[in-house]
Amino acid sequence: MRQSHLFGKTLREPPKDEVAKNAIFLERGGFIYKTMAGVYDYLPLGFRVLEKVNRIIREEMNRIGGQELLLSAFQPKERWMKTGRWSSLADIMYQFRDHSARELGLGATHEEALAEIATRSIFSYRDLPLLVYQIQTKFRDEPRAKSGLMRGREFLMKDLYSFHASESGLEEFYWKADTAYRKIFERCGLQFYVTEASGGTFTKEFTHEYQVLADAGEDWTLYCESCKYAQNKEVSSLKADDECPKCKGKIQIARSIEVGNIFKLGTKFSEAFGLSYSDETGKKLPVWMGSYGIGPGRLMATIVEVSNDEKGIIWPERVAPFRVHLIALPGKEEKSASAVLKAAESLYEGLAKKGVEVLYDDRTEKTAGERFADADLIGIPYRVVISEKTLEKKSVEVKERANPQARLMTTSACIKMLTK
RNA sequence: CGGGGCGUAGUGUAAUGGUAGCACGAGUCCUUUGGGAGGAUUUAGUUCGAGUUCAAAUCUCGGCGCCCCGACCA
Repeated sequence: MRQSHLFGKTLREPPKDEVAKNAIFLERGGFIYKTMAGVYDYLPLGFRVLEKVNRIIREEMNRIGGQELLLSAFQPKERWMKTGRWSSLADIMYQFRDHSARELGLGATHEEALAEIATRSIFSYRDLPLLVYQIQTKFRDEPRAKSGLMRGREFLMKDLYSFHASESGLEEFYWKADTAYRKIFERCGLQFYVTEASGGTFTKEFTHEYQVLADAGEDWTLYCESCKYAQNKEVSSLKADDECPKCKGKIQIARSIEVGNIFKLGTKFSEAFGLSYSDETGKKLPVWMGSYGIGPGRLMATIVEVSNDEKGIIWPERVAPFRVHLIALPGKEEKSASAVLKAAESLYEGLAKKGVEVLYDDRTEKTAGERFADADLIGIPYRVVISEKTLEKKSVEVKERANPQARLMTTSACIKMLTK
């Protein structure tokens, strides 16, 4: 990608109405655009990161047997009347009438939808378990959208729904989902705690939340650094400096961001929709359900919250919008300037040919300082500079965003290193 | 939803009740090029409505919007 053609420009100043780092850096860097409070558009840079995150999620969901689908955001009222959530979620669900006065809503979650659809597909124990997921836009009329992408009124959610013949089948899968979730967050470069949390109205059991310690978070996590035991403050009787109930270590408390949760739903939804199956003896039994959520946008924002410096974002390699930021600095002398540009073009082509994602800063009318500042802000892992200076030494300069030390190396060594 | 703060150009900021200005950005041209460069030129703004006043960005009331704290968060 040539930066001169990139849709979305960087801003020199932080937007005055944003405090959260994720909002400041993502807006300044041209990753996102704010349409309304809690409603953000993903520009090409941001969309690339989002798709990297989504790819990781998809791979791990597919690995545990998930089938991807895509459900509608539009929801008929009748469906929600079956569980009583048309009224119990009325505060948070967008509900309205269309031109013919029919009552509709926008999906805030999709248990009802899938429970209904599954009645056409699940009849026998042979049809179970069933694992389906989507990455889809949710709408929630949040009383207070906040902190950039952290809490939005329109946001993406990966929601997986599982269907099982028995409670033990649900239990078994629940922990498989847990393993998949851990892998997802690890691959996104995050350190996290798995907390025991409230089951809300569904279950008296604990559910589990994946919490990343960060000041921008809305939750408080009580955690033990040595054995990683953790609880959400909402449900915990622990307090700071207590002894860890598992390993006798010291309990600490910190703000945290909930990047995912897993939830046993039991049979509430299947009963509401008549979702049952026949077991081996022909007996009809209700299906056991679970739901498992991750907010990819919030995940992206969380990465920014925990991986940045005063100059900008430091993307972990696996979610970075590009792997390499190539900057050509043509000098004043025409002959060497064209040599620099030629070398940069050829390195750009060379890397592209090997499948390396390169953002090529070909904006030669900008000053070096401005382009370096943009590179720091955007946060691509490897910065490669080609200039008269480096060409004299028959080399290019490579610098990692996370490491201030720049290195000179030959073009072929550079290509070799970046294609690894 | 309660409390607080704030709304001036794309961004950031000025303007005792009296001509809306500056910087950056963006566009064109020229000169520049290793940490946000310089010149010429162009572009673009008072959140909306009502009121007070000879006169409102400025004062009053209301709406809308944005941010923060809290409540809320299947």
